[in-house]
Amino acid sequence: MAVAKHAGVSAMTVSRVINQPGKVAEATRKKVQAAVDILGYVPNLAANTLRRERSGVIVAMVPTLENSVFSDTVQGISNASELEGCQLLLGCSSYSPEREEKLIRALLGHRPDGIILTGTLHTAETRKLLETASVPVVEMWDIAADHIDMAVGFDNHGAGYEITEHMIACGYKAFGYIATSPEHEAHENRATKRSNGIYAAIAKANITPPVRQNVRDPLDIAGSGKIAADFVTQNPDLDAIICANEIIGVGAIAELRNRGWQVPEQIAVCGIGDANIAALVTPGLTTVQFHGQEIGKRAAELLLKRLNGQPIADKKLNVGFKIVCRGSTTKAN
Amino acid sequence: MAVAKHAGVSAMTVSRVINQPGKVAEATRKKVQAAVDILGYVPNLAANTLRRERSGVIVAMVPTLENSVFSDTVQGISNASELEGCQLLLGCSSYSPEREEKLIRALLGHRPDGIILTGTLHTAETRKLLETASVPVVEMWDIAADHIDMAVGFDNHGAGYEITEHMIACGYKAFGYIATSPEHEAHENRATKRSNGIYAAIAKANITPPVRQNVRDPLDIAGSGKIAADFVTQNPDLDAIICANEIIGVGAIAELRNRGWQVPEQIAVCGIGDANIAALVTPGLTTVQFHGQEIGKRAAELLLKRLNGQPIADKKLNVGFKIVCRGSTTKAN
DNA sequence: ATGAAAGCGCTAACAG
DNA sequence: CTGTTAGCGCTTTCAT
Repeated sequence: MAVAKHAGVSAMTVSRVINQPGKVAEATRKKVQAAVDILGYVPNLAANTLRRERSGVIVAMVPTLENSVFSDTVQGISNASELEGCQLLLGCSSYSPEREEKLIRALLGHRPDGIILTGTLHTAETRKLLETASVPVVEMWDIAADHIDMAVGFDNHGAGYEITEHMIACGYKAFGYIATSPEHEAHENRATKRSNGIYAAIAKANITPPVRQNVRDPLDIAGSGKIAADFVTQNPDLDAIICANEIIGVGAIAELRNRGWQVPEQIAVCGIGDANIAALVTPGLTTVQFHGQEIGKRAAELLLKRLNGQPIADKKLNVGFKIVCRGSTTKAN
Repeated sequence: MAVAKHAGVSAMTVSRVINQPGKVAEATRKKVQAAVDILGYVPNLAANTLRRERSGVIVAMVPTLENSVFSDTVQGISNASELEGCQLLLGCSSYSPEREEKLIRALLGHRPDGIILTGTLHTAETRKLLETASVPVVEMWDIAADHIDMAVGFDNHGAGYEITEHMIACGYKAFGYIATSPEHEAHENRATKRSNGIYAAIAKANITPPVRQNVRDPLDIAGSGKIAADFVTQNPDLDAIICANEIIGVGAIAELRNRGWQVPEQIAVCGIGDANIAALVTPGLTTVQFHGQEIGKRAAELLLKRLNGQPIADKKLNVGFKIVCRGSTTKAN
């Protein structure tokens, strides 16, 4: 090793200067440090990982970064893990469990100390891989009866249920539901759960089940808005539409107003999810607010606690959600 | 190695089955593959990296993921690098060159095959580290005279210059400039370049230099909006404000309208940058559109080309920008 | 307080 | 087509 030679010591001493400087004589330490600085030596963590069976790397798997809730989540993970000196290896699954499996297989090769996944929908092979690797796992963005290991999220069924309850309390009775496609729901059971929550609240209230319309791309604001506006035009008896996410909700508000509809007087709109755009359209979108960055932070903290051998009081963390009432619906009385 | 034993072959044969299956007899290959599947074997890439001096990892360094231009950029990098089977190690510098240096030092330990940085402002130590590591580098989001290695971006001075030129062509003469703070500009020379472009265009037109007002947090929509609206109120002679970014611009439009101002009749607003919110406020924000995802994609492609030993026609890629005219300004004639 | 030996898992280079 | 040897850079263990 160049540094050792330069400083006239053994490789072991260099290693000590870097990892346990206290155990090295002051003079030696200085000599080695000087060599490190001059040569711009950066310890090879691949060798380290190999030897210590600890990589200092955490894997984060999200569906996409195009939706700000997930980029916020990653930011939260990044912030928290950096505090503990862990690096972040990122995977984007594009909402596909198969792609997720492929990515996890590749990422596991780097021997991450922990893995943070989005959601609870994974292939059987993914579960097997994770178990074989016996790596700590946190599932984010949903709370279910059964988790691979740990979890940080909230009740997605409840989110759909409560926003619908809120709409009903506002006095709306004739609902349209602008959903993502069944194909999307098949790959994203959080969406299914929210849908079910919506239907459940409506059933509970003994109201006519909502007329459903699917959008194509659940992240396309303009396209979803057009579909929603067409739908409203074709269903003149509705007094409110519930949108499966905030992108659709915002698109719907914008396009409806473009076409001369009054929101909420003629048609109320609510969404699920609260990217900053939801507060900025006119009128603002009534919606369910999630806490993306906090979910990420908590997930990373939970994982890091485990890695540091700290006791974990609860492996399942419910961070909740919040109904945010804005101008796109009348206030509940 | 467990797999080798299980299949009754040597470790080398297992390695060949995984990396060059063509060079192994059909029967052997099947036997080994079966053992791999049963045992859920995942090759240790740390050992691989150590031996081959190639990690299959790319580092991406962005200031933050809270701004969608950078999460889009990371998405672009992720998409492109996944095609080549490279994994993404992510760093968030929080706009601090010192933090960037610290992160790069840590990340270099993983022996990335390439590094993608945001901007051209790096500490001397960072440059030294990168040079010593002799790792390919792409700098994104700006084109300068001199780059560490490769670059994908656009002319930031030009962006400020052209949007201002556009405003002048619209007939505006009395400008306010809502800028990020000098401290921010000190850490983000792209902001400085855009500012300079704005001033240059105004000087060229022989118009009174703009009155400048700084915001505190350049990513805080509501706070920036209030500051901008107060500023407009206190400077009644202005006919237009130029905002240093689209967050400020959107906040300004929302808050000005809240306070009863007519945009653009009483005060026009333009911004720089085009997150989806810019198109969604009423009126839409006239702004300079950048191509975050494309910048990321191109940066990764450039890097991967280099890694694959392909010839690189131009190490400096200018992806340009686009003036997008919306309702917050009158149309230029 | 420091060093020497060994081995983590993998593959390049060379047998056979 | 398959196996053997050696070594990538580091740290654990044991000696000094």
